Amino acid sequence: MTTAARANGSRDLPHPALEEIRLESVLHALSDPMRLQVVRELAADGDELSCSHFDLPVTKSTTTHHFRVLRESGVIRQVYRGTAKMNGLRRDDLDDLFPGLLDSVLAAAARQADRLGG
Amino acid sequence: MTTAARANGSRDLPHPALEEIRLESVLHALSDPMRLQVVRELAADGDELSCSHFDLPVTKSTTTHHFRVLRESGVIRQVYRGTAKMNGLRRDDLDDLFPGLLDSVLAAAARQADRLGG
DNA sequence: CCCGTACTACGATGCCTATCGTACGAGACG
DNA sequence: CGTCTCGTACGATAGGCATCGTAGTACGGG
Repeated sequence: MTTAARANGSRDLPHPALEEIRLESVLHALSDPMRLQVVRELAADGDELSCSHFDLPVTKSTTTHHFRVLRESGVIRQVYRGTAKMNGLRRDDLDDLFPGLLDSVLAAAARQADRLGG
Repeated sequence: MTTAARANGSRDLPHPALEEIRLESVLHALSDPMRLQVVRELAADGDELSCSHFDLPVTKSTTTHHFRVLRESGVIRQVYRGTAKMNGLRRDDLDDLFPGLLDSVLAAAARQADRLGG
């Protein structure tokens, strides 16, 4: 066990390795409005954000579920920091696997938000 | 009723208008392996292909279902031509709504197929 | 050590969906 | 007309999933 792992009480979270990330899973993860919103905010911020930072119109249970889907599909990276769980986009890995995909989706989401939201 | 509509026995199929196409629905449609495969073949061919051209490892009922999901999400255009039902990518509409998105997904799919398929 | 905050785990529920089989409709062709 | 092919419609089924509520765990601070 690494020092880092011991430092957060061994509460490491399972992430798919780079080679395990599947395009279909990524697209499915991004096809949910809640999750797409989360990803957009993460991309806009550029840094790590805690789960509680997001004010989604669902319960915390459901929020936990969505973050898990995003993590298990390889879209985000999650790590505990104290009681908080920090979330960051796996932009480097995604860009490596699927160049331009994330940016296209983000641009498409922004466009649609502009078009629909006013 | 137009002449064209009468010519094919009024078997016109409902398609979403450009403004009705939703990014989430498009991503969801593309997140299924069967449907992604269909879209890849359509993009590779560049022209219209009949449903029966595709040799999917599912029954015809299921194939019909997948084509309907693709059509109703706005990814493909379907039109009857005799007994055959021709399918074509709505590349113009998608590129207009979400520039670069389709190409990114297709490139990502090709990359993954290369990586996994050998 | 106790408490509050942050997040999880688990079970329930209702909806969506991928799949199939069978029966049917529409056009082409002899 | 009869028949063949192509694709649809409908019902069934099984699994997935978004959602909730409640109860519980982990960590930090007084």
